[in-house]
Amino acid sequence: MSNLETLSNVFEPELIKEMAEFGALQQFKEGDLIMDYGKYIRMMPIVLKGTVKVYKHDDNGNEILLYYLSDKESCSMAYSCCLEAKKSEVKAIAEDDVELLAIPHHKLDEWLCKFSSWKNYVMRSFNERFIELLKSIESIAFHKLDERLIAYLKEKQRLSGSSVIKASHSTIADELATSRVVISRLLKQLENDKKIILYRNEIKLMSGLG
Amino acid sequence: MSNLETLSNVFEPELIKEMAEFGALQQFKEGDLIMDYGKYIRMMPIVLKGTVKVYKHDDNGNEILLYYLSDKESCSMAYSCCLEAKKSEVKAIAEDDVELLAIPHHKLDEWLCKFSSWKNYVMRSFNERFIELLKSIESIAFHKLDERLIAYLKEKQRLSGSSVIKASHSTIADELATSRVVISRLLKQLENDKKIILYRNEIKLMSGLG
DNA sequence: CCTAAACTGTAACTTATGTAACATAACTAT
DNA sequence: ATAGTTATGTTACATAAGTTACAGTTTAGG
Repeated sequence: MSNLETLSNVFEPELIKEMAEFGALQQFKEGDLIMDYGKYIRMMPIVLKGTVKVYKHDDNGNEILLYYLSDKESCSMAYSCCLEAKKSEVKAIAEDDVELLAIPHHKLDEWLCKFSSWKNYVMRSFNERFIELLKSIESIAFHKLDERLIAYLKEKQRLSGSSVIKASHSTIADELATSRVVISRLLKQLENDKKIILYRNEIKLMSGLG
Repeated sequence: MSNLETLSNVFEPELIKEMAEFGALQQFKEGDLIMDYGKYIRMMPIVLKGTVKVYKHDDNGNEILLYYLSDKESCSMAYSCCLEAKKSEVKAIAEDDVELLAIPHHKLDEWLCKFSSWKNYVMRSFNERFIELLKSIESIAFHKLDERLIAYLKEKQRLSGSSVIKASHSTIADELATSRVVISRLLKQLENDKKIILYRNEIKLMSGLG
């Protein structure tokens, strides 16, 4: 339960106690499928450790990365879904080793009125998800692929804390919903501009990236 | 207050009474600015009459239509924003004559625990907004402009109840975040395919649109 | 009625992105 | 070491979309 204690500066002690009692700790390994399209959502996850990638797809097999969840963040889409027993619109994959606290849906409702720290957390969480989705829309609608690629690399850098990104061109292409050839082309351009250096499965970001 | 009564099959009578007491009825004419980027949000709107268009922009003057609000719908982004006195990420324009019920932020919180019909409404509202934003992302990320244009025209048809859309090419271009020339080109193509007929400021949708 | 503004049509061109094909390099497992 | 798999580089081409320019038409306002 040690990781639960990281929540103690967010929630009141009484709530932490209930979380420990009713929440379920779940472990995932890198690449594990945490939630899939069309599955019923019965709990709301709070990320205790690691990073979760959240995707959206369509009926034609296209898929795009929406945002990351880490560090005490939560997917409030899950919240509003599971109150009505809806199916998931998104997919969630463990970016690295992940630990989640899964809150069962009947507690969500109960805590909302019982603990103001919970209500504040949930509302902040809703707001953060909206902002992330809006950022995603802004990126796709207004920015060209080269800019989106740079933003993607910098986000990876921020999350991992390292300026060496471990990813293949084809993985990046999948997350940006384009093709591998296009990503290779743009990466090579960035390398020619001295903004990155390319290795197999690794991209080193230089200070000039922007 | 007659329009408030349309809410009576959604909320319990006691809540309706409080809504009448603390909510503010607001009228807007077609084209009026209801909410602008960067403004502080102090109330949550419920649409009683008409349709509201919600936009997102970026720092370079680009702008795109996110979704419409009508008929007892609400922008739950406003909800989560005004609890923390955030600035608006979006702009809202009256598509036609609009009547809103504006709920002051201190009541939002109070009602959440007091009226379960309110809590359910708010949660459903959050979910609907998420779904709309995801649809928006799907449209922009995975569909080409001709498909998005058709979807746009059909949505207008659904909202207005008429198969004659009143809009200029340049308005459509703005809402889809592209240029007028491109829209004219695609519309002409649709006309050649007998899917629409073009008039000045009007587009007639034919049954073959899809 | 006349002029300015708004709306539409269209051509010619540029650029971004998608796609197919193929070569080579590097890693993995036996 | 070898064979198979994965990753990357590169060319050539197709298409969608953005841009510029200009002409003709309709509408609105004085």
